Amino acid sequence: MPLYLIEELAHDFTQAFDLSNLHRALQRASRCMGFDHFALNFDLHRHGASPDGVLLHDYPDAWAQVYVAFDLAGRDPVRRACDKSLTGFAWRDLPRLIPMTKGDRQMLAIGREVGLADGYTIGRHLPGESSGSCSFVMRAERSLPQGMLMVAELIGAIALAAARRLTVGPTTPPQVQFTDRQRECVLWAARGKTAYETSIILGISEETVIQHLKMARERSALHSRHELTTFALLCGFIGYQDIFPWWWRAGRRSG
Amino acid sequence: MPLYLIEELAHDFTQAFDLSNLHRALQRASRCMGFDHFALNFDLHRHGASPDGVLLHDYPDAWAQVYVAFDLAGRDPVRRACDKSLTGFAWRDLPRLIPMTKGDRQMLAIGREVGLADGYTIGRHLPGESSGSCSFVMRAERSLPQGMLMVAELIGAIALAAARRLTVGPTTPPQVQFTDRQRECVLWAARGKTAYETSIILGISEETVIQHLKMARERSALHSRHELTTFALLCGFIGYQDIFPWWWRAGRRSG
DNA sequence: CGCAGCATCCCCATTCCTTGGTATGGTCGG
DNA sequence: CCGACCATACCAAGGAATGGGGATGCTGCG
Repeated sequence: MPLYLIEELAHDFTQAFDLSNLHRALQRASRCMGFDHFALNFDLHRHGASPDGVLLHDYPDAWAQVYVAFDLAGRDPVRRACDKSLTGFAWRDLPRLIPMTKGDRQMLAIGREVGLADGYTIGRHLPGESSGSCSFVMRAERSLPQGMLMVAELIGAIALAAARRLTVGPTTPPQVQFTDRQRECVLWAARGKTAYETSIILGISEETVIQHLKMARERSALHSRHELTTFALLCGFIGYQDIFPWWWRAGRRSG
Repeated sequence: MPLYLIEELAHDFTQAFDLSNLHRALQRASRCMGFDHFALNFDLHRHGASPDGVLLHDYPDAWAQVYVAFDLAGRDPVRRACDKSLTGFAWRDLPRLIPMTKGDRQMLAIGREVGLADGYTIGRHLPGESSGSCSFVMRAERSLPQGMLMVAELIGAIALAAARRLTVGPTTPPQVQFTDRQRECVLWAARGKTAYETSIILGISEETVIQHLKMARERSALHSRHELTTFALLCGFIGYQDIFPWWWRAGRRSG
């Protein structure tokens, strides 16, 4: 596929002015690239925002029904792997990205039964704003079009950008910001320290630590410390390396 | 530029085994695509500790000195725009992505003076782990090679993936394994549910939920739920895309 | 069969977190 | 100078998590 054809496909996406346009563009693009199905989901990281995010796909009905009925989204290994790869990935490479449980393998097997054999998924994340993924899928007995994966990479990103444009609109959503002290307290909380321990570490009163965490929760409209630490990670206020340094020192690099 | 040539360039990156390889590959790729300069930075999300991120570039010396001396990285509008775009962007489009301050415009002007006219930047984020950007830049009096931007998009992403590989090492799944039930309880905990709420959702006793979380903590040698949910995210047992849609949908405790 | 692992259930004491308040002093910009 | 924001500190009540016990039944494997 020459580049100009990609640009032509891309044009469909940049011109899409609603979700049904986007759906059609995805369908056309996936066929052009030699895929059988597509799926795109896109979520904003803020409450009170436009209803429920975006979910577009042309998967077999059987699969869609099972997926929704059993809340399979929560255990979908493909979506989990999006957090672990900067580039797109083939589903057969999932075990290299994340630990697969018995349930995960079972889920992929059911997918194959209804006609979703292998797929290529492109994930994107904007800290503090949104995340999404776009998959192009082959039906049973067909393998991925190797020569098209880079094209899929481009088209997937363009489709996600279109989904974002249609969801977010022209105005960028307001970002939650923490003060330095709040971030510090959240960091120590994520490290598993109690408010009392944190107060010793920072040299302030326990009540003050509680207060900072309280303010941080209010700002992000969250009600528990678990959500707060997770939210801070998602926004990039703190990082895994701050919390589990041993993971990089002993667990991976040297090993 | 045909696709096979892209794959050849990509090969340079996947074979790079240290940063000087990566530097050479970037230099070659940027020339092939018709750009004059490149810059790549890759940062792990962490605070306080010595920054051990990657910064590779072949910018003019004058610019590099100013950039480092005044710590311009912290206020670089190009980097800020990386948080606001799912695809690459031309520097001339910055005002469409972010509000530009006087200082921002000044900074770009200084860049032009030392020979950095316009550029195309590709940004990537992995939640909790890292952020990076890769820019391909034209010197003064030359405009961006429009036909090459999609190629740059691909090459930039591949370069960032290589930088990540060289920085964080192989991303091998951990030795710890959760059972499916444990993972489910951790997921709902990460979604902000209490043990009691989770017990209702899963249709089991509250004590059982507590037990599953207790076992999960023991397996990962952690002592708090904060660490547990964070650890599960780090390992890929649960994903951000599984958590946040829930927060913003119906069913949150606050209503 | 026996044993390990898993999922399920129960109790209790202690500690910690959340939520609702109030209050002082410092800093920075309009 | 005033208002907005930040960091600091305190109190009280109710709810939730942690860590220590113990228990049953099922499955898969050698």
